[in-house]
Amino acid sequence: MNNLSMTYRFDYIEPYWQQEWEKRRLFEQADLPDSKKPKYYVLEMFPYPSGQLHMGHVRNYTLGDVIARYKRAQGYEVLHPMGWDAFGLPAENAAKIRGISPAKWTMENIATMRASLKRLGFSLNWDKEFATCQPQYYGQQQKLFLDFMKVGLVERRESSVNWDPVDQTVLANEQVIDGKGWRSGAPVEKKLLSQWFLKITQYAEPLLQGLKTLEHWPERVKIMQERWIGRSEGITVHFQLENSTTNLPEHFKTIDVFTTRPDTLFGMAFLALSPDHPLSTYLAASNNQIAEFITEAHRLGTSEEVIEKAEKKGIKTGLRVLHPFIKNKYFDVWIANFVLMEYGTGAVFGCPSGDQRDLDFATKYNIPFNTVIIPKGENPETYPVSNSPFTNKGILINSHFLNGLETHQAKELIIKRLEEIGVGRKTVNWRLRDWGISRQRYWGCPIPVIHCPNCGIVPVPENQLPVILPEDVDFTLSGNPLDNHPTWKYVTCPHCQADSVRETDTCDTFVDSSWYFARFTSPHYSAPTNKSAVDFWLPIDQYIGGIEHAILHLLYARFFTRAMHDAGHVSVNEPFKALFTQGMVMHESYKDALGEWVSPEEIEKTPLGLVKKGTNENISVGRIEKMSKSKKNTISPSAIVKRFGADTARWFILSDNPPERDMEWTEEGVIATYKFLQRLYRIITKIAKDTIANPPLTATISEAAGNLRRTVHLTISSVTEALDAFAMNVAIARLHELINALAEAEKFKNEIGMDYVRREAAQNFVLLCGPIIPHIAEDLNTLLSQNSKLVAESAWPTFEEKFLIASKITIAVQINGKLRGTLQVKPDTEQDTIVKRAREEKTVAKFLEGRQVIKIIHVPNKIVNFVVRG
RNA sequence: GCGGAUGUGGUGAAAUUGGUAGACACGCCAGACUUAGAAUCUGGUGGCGUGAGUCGUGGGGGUUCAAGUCCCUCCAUCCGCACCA
Repeated sequence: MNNLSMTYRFDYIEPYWQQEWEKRRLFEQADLPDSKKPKYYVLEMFPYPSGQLHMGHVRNYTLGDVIARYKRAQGYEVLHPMGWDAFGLPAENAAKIRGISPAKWTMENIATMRASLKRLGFSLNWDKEFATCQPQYYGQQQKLFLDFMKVGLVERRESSVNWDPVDQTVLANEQVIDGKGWRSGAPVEKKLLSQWFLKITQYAEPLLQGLKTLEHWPERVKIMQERWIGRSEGITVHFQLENSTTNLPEHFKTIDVFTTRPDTLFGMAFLALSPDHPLSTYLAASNNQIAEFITEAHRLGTSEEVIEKAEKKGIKTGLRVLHPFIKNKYFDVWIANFVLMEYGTGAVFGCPSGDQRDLDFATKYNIPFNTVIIPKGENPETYPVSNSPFTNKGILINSHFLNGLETHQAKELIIKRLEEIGVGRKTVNWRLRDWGISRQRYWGCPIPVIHCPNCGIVPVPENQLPVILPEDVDFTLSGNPLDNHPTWKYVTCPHCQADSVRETDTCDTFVDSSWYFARFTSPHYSAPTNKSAVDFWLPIDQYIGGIEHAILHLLYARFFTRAMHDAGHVSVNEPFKALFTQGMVMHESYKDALGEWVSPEEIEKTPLGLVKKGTNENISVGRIEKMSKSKKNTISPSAIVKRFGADTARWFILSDNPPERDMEWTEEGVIATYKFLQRLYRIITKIAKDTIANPPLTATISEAAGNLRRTVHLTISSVTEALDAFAMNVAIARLHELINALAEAEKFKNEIGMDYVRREAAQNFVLLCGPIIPHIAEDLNTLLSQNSKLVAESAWPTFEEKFLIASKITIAVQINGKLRGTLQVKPDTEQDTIVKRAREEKTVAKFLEGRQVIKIIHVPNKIVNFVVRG
């Protein structure tokens, strides 16, 4: 493959067309365009400027570009912007390791990646570009933050965080590996810190309900969000402590327990508190054993594997609670390691008959219990007393006034009774937590707040926005550089002029990406949004990105949109009308004899198998995995573009798989695509040379010409349909068919009408290819077109029904549903004629011989089926 | 454990309302051109069978004239969430 032929010189032609598009400003528009065209906003998730584009980006942006170009051709005013999710830890790490300022590092990366994107020929509106690390952007974000503060969506409260004592910073859960900080390796501590929260829980219900309106979202993303929001209906029961425990503070004398299964209340065997429950903490203060138990429980960690294996453990507190309905019936209050403080009320009542954990716990500590629920239809007398609990809905037994009722009836009744006697109230519980956005880091959006010893928390006055990140910071010290900055953090209070301190926390970078799509509609405006522009463009008609953002980014963005709506910044409630989640780009992975990963570039194919270049060491082929630096199985997009061109990369990345599925990047595939595009170029070039631009169309054309014209119109129809369905792979298959038909048609080039039809076919083909391989399309278009319009300015081809009709069609002949032959007939041939002709077929006649035809089923233009007996 | 997908040739995959399974492509085989290779072009390519045929969309069952498609059931793989009360 050293000798790849090259009739089409992409290496200078692609940049030529890219400049041409730019010159004509084809992809730009005003914030509020004055055209009368309907709008279409297509957006791909903007990249983090790591420095290099990867194949995932190429797939993502190619998909978006196909849609953008296709919609533009269909007459839409298309907004297709690009920007940079530019804040984040890697820039700070670069600063620490290499002494480059985060800003410089980031802007250099952006420059590299912007050039790569441009080289791929994406039809982006670069006029609207911004990076989230620019004060013009994050200043407006600070404005939003203050607006959210005004409407009560911001709260400062203590929260327990993962604290790296060496790096002096908060770690996200993902950055804690085996209980240790991912960078420092130091054991992570739990620490209570004052943190800023956005009250996303206020929007739990609308965010849940809103999912139902998102018809064009993948079902699984909606289900993931639904489960994440986690609405559950139940009741909070107030358990009274035994009267004798008088030495407790008043508010501890009732323990609230949230349950979705109040029907099993008569099966209660114990009450268990979370180790983090306020009462547990209170008791620990005066009881060493309890304190020790709690410490032990914390040490266990919260990772999944640990939880999986962890034994249910508990300790008695010595307290007892009274059953709400059974007089003088008391239950021990335990502190148990399996009760989560984060969910419900941090306390549960244990019902071993209906819950596996409760049963495990009761068995371990010999706690007696009743069976209260059994499957419907079972005999209460003979149903085996639980060695495994029955956790489904069933029939209540041993439950006083609930006996014999089904779960849903029992629930209803007991909730009513509990409410009547005032020891419970119906509650909706959510799994969704408020969003802690404080990060003790430099490279993020400063939270625009000042701490004044007199006035408390004071928002930075709007006329002092943006609060700009200082550039003279020291990354050699540990902790947050903003906190260590000598002057930036000290200010005077805007109210009372007292010496005050700036908030040194910055925003979680997910905040930056929660509203960028709105900012794109007016990126230079003096407020977060320009209402007329944002209302014109939103919602986004098509959003495209990876499934990894199914929950966090997409949920935060939905929340922000609603919050911005309520603060008067946008009019929509849901930002993304349609969402498409693309699959990953995978590649084979390779290992050497020592088991070390080896990159594809270091490998050579030999007759004896794969070996390492230079050393001839044997290489074993591993699994096909997601491209990643750690597995060294990445392929650099720029290397591919350099060698094969942008159009090759674009076509290949779309051609093999449905876009929502994972795809494997293979060298063979790229080379095959490259060869195909060369062939395509040769075939169309030849047609351009051979045919005359505008011959008179004769009244009747030959059959071959008619067939070709039919293929063209079928292709227009099917490619359009495929693109609408996001089936780029199918669209490409249809384009293959058309080019094959064009190659075939050369044999009939002298037949009547062929000259004209071939040229027309080639012109249509070029337009249909435009969204996928825009450079080749432009180039070929200049050979075929009679006007100076570029493909990027041309309308999408339309097909005519009359040309879709075939002169002959094939009918399948079945006997008892089995194919026994085919017939060539004119369309809409009568059943009688078809049956007669079918009976004349040799094989059909053979199978019908001596058998009685009971029934004939005829589906016009498709099949005829003889139902026979014998 | 809960939830969601997916399962079709050697490979990636197509397949309106159920209506000729495997479109299109990769790979492979054969041939042409070539000193040779590369590139290109032509033809072939689901399994079994010399053949007529026959089997075939994860397994089993069902509905139907007809099932990849609808129903029941089982299996496998992948993904997400997970001590959620």
